[in-house]
Amino acid sequence: MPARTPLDANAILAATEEILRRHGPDKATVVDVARTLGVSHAAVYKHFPSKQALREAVTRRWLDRSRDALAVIAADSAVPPAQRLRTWLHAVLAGKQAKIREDPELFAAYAILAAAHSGVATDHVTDLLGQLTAIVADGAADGSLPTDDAQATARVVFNATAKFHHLGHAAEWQNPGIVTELDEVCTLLLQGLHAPTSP
Amino acid sequence: MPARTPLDANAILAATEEILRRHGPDKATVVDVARTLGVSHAAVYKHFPSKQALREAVTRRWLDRSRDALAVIAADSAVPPAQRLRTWLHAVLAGKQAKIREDPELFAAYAILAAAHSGVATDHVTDLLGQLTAIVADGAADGSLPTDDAQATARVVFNATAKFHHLGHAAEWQNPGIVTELDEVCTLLLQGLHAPTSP
DNA sequence: CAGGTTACAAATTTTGACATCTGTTACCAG
DNA sequence: CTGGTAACAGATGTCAAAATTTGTAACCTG
Repeated sequence: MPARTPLDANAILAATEEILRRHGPDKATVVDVARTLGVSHAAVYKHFPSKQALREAVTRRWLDRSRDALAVIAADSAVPPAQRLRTWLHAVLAGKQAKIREDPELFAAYAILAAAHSGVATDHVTDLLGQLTAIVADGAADGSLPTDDAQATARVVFNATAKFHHLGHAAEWQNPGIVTELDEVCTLLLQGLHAPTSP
Repeated sequence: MPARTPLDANAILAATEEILRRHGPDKATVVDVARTLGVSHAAVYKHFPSKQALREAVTRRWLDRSRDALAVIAADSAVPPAQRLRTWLHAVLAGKQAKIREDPELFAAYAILAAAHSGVATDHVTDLLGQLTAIVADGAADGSLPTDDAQATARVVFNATAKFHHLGHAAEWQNPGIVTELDEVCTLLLQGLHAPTSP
């Protein structure tokens, strides 16, 4: 008895996300996912080699959505690099705040998954650092953010704003002053980046 | 049958620390602590109103030791404020790295306790912010770190260095490049702090 | 009466039998 | 031969009973 719908990987990922939202990461089973799709759990194993791989895939998809939304801001050459850097950092924070607000259960689930599969998380950091590097490189090109190593500079900025994007700080993002704090850090960093480098 | 040693609060805290080290925070019971001290567990309750209070006290003692070590650096007026700020931030990181290296079990236990009793943790942050504010104020006084609100500036610096002192980043402190990364962030922040403020 | 004891109720944790889940295999349909 | 099924063994999770721990009380003792 073949499934009515062809059951592609994407349908499995969507179903997994739904189960994750409803049951949380600890109690989300692949049997649940299969039941939602109306197939046996072995069918899911035809598409993903293990539960671990399925969870990684769903986490990656989640992170990739964030990455793509941010890429638009990073690439917006209409905005001067310094301001774009600030806007981008605010967008990183705002995106995560929005996800927490809209669906705290799912966010908590993904936070646990991202921490568990650190490879996926470090890949995502690499993606974000790439975007930040592009912004800094634009600033280096037009002279507004002088640096001879855009990648190193981007890494420093990323490290200095960890409080506003690292999941370990998620609880603090509820704090009403958090956006102001990010803005203050941005201002200080941009002041440092504008400053003429001593030879 | 009175205990051989008078059993003061400090002895209980030391015993609790030992139990914490051996059993971990989840399995450390006040019965264990009492057994270590050769008394009944009710005796412990003569000195601490609850297990919660005992755990808070032991956590506070641990954090206060760090605070006192750092206070020496913060108050060392022989070192110029800008350099002192850098040294102090390095000391915060180095102190935590040392504790992880020397006794990972105990560090993990304290990390969990500090997260649980958030009041103790926020008090500690307040202490550290006070030290940082003192350094910045010294810099404001001698003109090396121009600012009209030392406390606000200290808070910005603290936020920008969260990666190097917030317990949520403890795993990253094993990374060999971490000290260099802190140094780079310090350099950028100090560059921003030196820069003339626009009117 | 400060600081210890034993004894005890309520809350929590551990235990162990039982159920479910994971991952694999052998098999079937188009 | 891709994509499904059912049946299975071993790992993992669940749940109620039993044991332990928390916190209190009533009671000693120098």
